[in-house]
Amino acid sequence: MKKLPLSFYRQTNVLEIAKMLIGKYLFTNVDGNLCGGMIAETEAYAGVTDRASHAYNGRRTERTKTMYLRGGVSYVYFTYGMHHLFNVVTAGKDVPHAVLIRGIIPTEGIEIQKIRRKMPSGEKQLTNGPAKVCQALGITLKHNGIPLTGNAIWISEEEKTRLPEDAIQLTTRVGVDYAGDDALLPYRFILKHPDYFPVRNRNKMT
DNA sequence: GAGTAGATCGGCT
DNA sequence: GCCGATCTACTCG
Repeated sequence: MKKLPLSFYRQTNVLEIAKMLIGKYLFTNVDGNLCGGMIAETEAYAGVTDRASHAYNGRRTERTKTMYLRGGVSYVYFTYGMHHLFNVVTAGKDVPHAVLIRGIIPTEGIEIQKIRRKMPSGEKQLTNGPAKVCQALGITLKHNGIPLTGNAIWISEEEKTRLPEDAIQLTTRVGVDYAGDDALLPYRFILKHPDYFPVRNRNKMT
């Protein structure tokens, strides 16, 4: 396993990065507990022109300023009064592209993840959603804006592994109905794997 | 299996 | 004052 370098995150095509992140391994070391898993689902958020993005139309607030940092840091935000969501910031400074990590297949620290999720035996439901991933891995606002090359959150890859093109399903993003036509963009990447169970897209657009 | 209400609060208009 | 890049539990069938 080899930690991804900053150059990986600083590429300019956020869709390519979202696709390449599938099959890589996300790890956290929180409270001395090493946890992680294979990334199985991502969504790309393409900056100021993407109506689904928090940074649409150049919106820059206390919350979204993290997205404008140089690629290679985390963007964690709090929503629905109870959930955290974790994103990978990509591209260069002042280019607010990001990839939402929507799901993983746990491989490390599984017992800790079950305890954090209060799910002693819920294999299929443990980390198949962005808020579930954060809860299982212990990711909170304390991790907002920190480098992904450090020792709290990082992403690694196995050397000499490349997924075949047909191992990834491409579809529309979840929960972005407010984005108009941009809700129809195929920016969601899902690993086809017997141990991963993506949630249904509740997109209400006709 | 499908559909929906309720939780709960920070960010934004 | 409204609502969200969500999740769970509960209903109905």
